[in-house]
Amino acid sequence: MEYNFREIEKKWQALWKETGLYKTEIDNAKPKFYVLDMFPYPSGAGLHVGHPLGYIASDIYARYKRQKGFNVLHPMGYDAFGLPAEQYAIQTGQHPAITTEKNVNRYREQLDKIGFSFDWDRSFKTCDPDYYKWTQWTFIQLFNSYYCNQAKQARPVSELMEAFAAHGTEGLDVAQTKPMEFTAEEWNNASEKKRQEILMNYRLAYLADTWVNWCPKLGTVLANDEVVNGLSVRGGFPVERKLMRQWVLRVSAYAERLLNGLDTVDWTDSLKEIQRNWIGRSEGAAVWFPLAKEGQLDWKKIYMGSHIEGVECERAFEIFTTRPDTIFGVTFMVLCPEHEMIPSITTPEQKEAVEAYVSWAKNRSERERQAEVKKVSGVFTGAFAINPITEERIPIWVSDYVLSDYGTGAIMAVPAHDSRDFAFARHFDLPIRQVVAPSVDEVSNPDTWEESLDSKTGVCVNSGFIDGMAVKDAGKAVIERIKEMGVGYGTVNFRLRDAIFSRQRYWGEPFPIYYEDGMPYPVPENELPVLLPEVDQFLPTETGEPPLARAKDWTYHGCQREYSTMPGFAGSSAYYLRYMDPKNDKALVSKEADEYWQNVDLYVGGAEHGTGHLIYARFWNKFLFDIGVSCKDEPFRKLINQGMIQGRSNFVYRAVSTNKFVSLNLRKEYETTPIHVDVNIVHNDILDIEAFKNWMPDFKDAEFILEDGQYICGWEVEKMSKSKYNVQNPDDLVEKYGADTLRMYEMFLGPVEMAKPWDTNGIEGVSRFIRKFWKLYFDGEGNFAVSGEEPTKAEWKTLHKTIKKIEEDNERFSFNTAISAFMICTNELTDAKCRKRAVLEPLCVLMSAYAPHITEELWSLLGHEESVLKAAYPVYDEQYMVEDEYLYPVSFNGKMRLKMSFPASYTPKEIEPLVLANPDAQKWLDGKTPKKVIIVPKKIVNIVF
RNA sequence: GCGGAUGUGGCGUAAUGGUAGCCGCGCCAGACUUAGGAUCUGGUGGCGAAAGCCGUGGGGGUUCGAGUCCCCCCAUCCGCACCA
Repeated sequence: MEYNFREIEKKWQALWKETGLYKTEIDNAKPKFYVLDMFPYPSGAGLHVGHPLGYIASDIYARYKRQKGFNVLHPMGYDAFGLPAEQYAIQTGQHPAITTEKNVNRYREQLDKIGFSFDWDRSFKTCDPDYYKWTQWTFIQLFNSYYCNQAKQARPVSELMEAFAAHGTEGLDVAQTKPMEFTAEEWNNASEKKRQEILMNYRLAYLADTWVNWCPKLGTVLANDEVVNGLSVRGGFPVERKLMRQWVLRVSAYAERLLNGLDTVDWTDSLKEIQRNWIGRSEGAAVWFPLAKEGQLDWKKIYMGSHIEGVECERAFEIFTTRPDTIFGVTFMVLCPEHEMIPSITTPEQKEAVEAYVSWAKNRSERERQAEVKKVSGVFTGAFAINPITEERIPIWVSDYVLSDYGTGAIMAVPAHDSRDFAFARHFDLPIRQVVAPSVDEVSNPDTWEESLDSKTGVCVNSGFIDGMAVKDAGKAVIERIKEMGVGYGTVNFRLRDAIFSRQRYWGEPFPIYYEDGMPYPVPENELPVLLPEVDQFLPTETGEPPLARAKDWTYHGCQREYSTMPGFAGSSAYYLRYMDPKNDKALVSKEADEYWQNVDLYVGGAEHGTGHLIYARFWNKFLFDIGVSCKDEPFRKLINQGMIQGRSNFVYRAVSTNKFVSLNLRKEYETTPIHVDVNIVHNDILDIEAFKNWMPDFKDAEFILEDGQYICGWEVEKMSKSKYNVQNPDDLVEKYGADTLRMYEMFLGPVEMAKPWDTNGIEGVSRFIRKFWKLYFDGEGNFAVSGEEPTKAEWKTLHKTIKKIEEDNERFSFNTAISAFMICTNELTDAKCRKRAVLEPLCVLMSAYAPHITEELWSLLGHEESVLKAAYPVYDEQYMVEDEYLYPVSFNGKMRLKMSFPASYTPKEIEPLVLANPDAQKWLDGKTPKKVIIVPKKIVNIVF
């Protein structure tokens, strides 16, 4: 029987579907294992060979774990809300739901051809109302929660209201937008509207006027991770800063837990590091610099008094610094252009200049600002602040090198020890004072410096009470002092920002929110989901409202609803929980399902989600953990980042202004221009000339200058894209070689984690191997002929070392080396003409995780009725791995000289005299006594003399 | 600038501190063929006729022994980037 992969694959795929082989249920008799892939966004282009790479790896692991006795949850779904479908809808008028449905079906078709073991009964799209109901539900829970810094967890807002009623903000330690102070009386007397405004300061999902990334071209606000170099990730359009009222998630409240949680998960160090950098924890101090008033000599007393009584607090600037040890080197202060105190402190003389600068800075696009980072700009306000430690008057400047959304938007400038302050001081001719030096005698005149001294080592100089102290101690001493004085405290700052959660777009989850008296209220939970309404056009209204404002009669009991929709990450943040219990209409996930499946044991996906999805999902899950929905604090226990598959483009070289094409190695002799050529008409870099002539009308009459009768193409690694003609479609490869070959070839390409160019050149080798493997089970006439004969010792050995190797490789996700082991095994068994059941049956089980179709066919030919998936992973036997004899390379002072064999049972003690007695060894020793003899069992003998 | 990773034949890659280059592609030779982009067999790091010598980006070090561990440098890729 010939290996007919087309028939075999079609037959088994149909049978798997029919019998529901991959259906998974809770089974308390078995340990669980949850294998998850990052679900795809179904784009119109379909899958290319890069997509299935991770899916194949996780599928192999999922199948392997099943055979190891685990109850494996291995689901798949679609991240279906998003910009591309909506952009397409704007252009064509076709409803995004229709486009999405079409793309999803195409994805499913492509995925089915590769033979994955997904439990499709658990599948969903994030745009399904049954699913987004729970996205909306979670949003309401966020809205109704605040973050308690003491308990380090989310708590119901109702508790906060009780606390306010009892004692106002007294003793409050919670995550908040701005510090607020009020008494119980003030709270109790406040109107409903006023109370709602106050609560907005604490909710985990809150509405706030925020400086946002506004993309005019897309007509929406974007999160920081959706903007790269001032351009939108989707579409590459410019982004501006804009002050807008937006929904925001208080992700920053979880910064510490998001950081600490990284120590408990099994992710790669590089990805953990990416997240640590993104969260960006900095230790330092907050210090209040009071505004100096004309004629106010006893400023300190006034300021101190003011602060303690909570009156006129705004007359001091709070700054954040990581270098409190340099406080004696402060020579000016800088505010960000957005700072709210600028108008009130600017002197009349400076008013015009400041206003001009502020308006210029605010209107600059993000891209411009980033492009001109090196350029110094700024303006003096005319006002002065007082350094609380030195009591010096320092000028207050405004500059856009101070960011509004980090720290407090105000800094103390220490030009001698910060490169940015240094550049600013030089540009505006402000004083520079050295307060740190490598040692006490290495103080110099900063006027002669070319750059600032940013090092955090050395001693303090010119620094009052910390003079002579080591920098690392001085910081602590300053913090102590400011605490005593009541002008500051030691604190920690995070780079992680709250996430803007509104999108002024159509194709996303509607907010379950309506407005009454200008304040937002959640829709009752029993009225969820709030369905996405129909609109006549997917565009903003004439008045600039988001598309949902076009929906007819879309109100909540006459109240206006929220018109923006949620961002892409909303739907992808808890999808892993929903797979555990996808049909539940009472809860996001039942207690039973959550407690059985816990969290994801293995998550496979690209590292490009490191600062987006993987942060949001962790945040979202920690919140669900706090409110008792999820039983695990971290959603993804182990994470594997599959490397990106790059394209490998082929080129032909056209001699300039001719229709002649010159083969790769002859092109030096001509002046040529390289032209991309479709990789599908090139085999092993040799051009199919006929196919090329037919490829495009232009090349119909092309002439070729060949080498050795062939046209050899050049190649380059580039991004995989249609315009470069280097896209490989998995369907074509399945059609040509079969799914099993594609699966194994993708794994054989190299380590899963490594980025690599797609190159079809090697697929023939894997295809040959699969056919050779098939032939193991058939005789010369092509009849299935597996015998019951007892294998020889060598055959047993081949089998058991393969079982062991595959198990080790599976466990460490080294699928490329595992395939090498399969090839070696197959070659050995072919050479031995071994066609014995005792060997071939277990081998079939090992291979089934990699090549499920061919093994399923062989397994049934072997007489089994159940799927090979249900077979147990074979146990290897150490006794077959012990050699009779070992070859010992003998080295003298590390140089190899001779090789000797010894029975495997010999101990190093027994080997030593035999080696030394060897005549050749004697020759090398030349009468000398060796200093030592090192014998590594089974490996080496090293004689040192 | 900060952080992370990687560097081995013509190519993809492999080597618990122990004979560097397994497995595959490509290439060379041969067999069977009317034919081969089929199949099978053998060879294939470099220099050398050979013995042998040299070889894992470069330079040091630890070790009896280093692709592997440590230090410095170079190159490439990725992430962050005015984060005080």
